[in-house]
Amino acid sequence: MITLTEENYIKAIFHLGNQGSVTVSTNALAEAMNTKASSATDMIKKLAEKNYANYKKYQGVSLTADGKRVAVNIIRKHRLWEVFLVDKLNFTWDQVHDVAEQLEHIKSQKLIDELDAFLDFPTHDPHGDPIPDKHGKFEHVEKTSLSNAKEGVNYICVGVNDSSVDFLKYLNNNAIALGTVIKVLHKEPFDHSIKIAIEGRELMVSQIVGKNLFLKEN
Amino acid sequence: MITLTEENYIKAIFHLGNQGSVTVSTNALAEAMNTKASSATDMIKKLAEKNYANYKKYQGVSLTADGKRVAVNIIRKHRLWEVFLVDKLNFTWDQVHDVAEQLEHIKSQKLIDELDAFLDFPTHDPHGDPIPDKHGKFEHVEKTSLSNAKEGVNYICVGVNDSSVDFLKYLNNNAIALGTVIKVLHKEPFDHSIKIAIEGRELMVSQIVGKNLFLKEN
DNA sequence: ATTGTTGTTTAGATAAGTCTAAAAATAAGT
DNA sequence: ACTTATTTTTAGACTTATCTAAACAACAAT
Ligand SMILES: [Mn+2]
Ligand SMILES: [Mn+2]
Ligand SMILES: [Mn+2]
Ligand SMILES: [Mn+2]
Repeated sequence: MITLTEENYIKAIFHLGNQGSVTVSTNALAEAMNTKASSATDMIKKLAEKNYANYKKYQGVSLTADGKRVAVNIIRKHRLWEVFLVDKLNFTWDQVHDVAEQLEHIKSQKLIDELDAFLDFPTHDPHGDPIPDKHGKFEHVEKTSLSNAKEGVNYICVGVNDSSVDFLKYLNNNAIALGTVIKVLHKEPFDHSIKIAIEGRELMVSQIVGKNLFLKEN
Repeated sequence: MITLTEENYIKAIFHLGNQGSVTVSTNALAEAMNTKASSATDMIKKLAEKNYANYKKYQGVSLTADGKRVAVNIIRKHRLWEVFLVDKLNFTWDQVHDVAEQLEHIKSQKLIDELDAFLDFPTHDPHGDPIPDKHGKFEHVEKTSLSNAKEGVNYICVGVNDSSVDFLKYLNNNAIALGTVIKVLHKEPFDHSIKIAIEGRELMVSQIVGKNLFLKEN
């Protein structure tokens, strides 16, 4: 039996540590969980005790095979619910995350299998992130950040690094969505801002936007 | 801010006390919540403190207007989710309750409003229980228990008192569902068992079944 | 190699929800 | 009315998840 809090810590370790395989520092975990380092240490011990995490004092934490299984399953549920909210309940992509954070902890195998089928086995969530199948497999999405994109080349928007409401609304306001075609016109060396062309229009975006928007070549 | 546990206690008081207006004993509440009387006392104090409950020592507990609002909203969510599971995700009426117990605590006004619309504003859940609208209003379902039904009269099955898996499966096995037409052939005074006719077939049912099956005259 | 800085762990406290055991209030029986 | 029996409340303890403050380990830097 696994608690909601344990699930959230496991998910955070997974995201911070490149699928949970790389060691994550106590401070990084505490920061991600909005708690203090001492709380993170306590939870890490508990996860290690339950064989969800590998842990040696002062050496950081990573996930065991069991821990990874748990993480992938929660991510699967989170992303399926996000698809449900957008496709069936008229949510926009900036409205789904907080609700999915709650729904991802509902325990019912039938529920998630049926939901998957009801949504016609989607492979990506509303933010372009891949959805693991029921065996935990999911494809790697080929992508570059806008910051690393080449001048003069045409790209398609395939994802975001930051799913915060503020960033997604910024994209909405500038008519950038998954599938939008983007060409890099000029990368300014001084402040790393980028001038791009989207569907004819020209737009100047900051370095932060550049780092959080994922593209693939068109 | 209200916790999941508080919500469940409030719901229990509502169900035990005829919409929360009648006083409920500490023992009855503890029994319904599968806890001990001492735990119930603690929670009752907390609910009174937060103005969800009326409480005087040794005098039992009832809900305030606020408490009733909370209860009705949870029941609304519970029943809408049950409809969703049956109508959209191929659940049977005996499979939905436990999952709905989890889903009823998801906090999002938009979610429940959109779900309501998505399901086409259903008025009853899969067990025949009425679904409160977004203002908390719901119709009283006119019903008699099979035990109180008159011999020789035709009835329609409109609900169940007990939503347990065992009882609902018993009904499934005997082809009794909402809408099934039932005629009372004979009520046995000795053990209060009842002989009924359903769609031609004859069936003998116990007193317990009689008390848990709700009918209305046809 | 000693010092200083940062990162991590431990010790001790707190709040929510639960329990057992004991005390107090109410209800029932004679 | 007095004595039981039942119900309810209180007292004290435990678990989970959190915190602050203090101790300890690791890493840099001179
Ligand atoms: Mn999300
Ligand atoms: Mn997402
Ligand atoms: Mn139910
Ligand atoms: Mn129901």
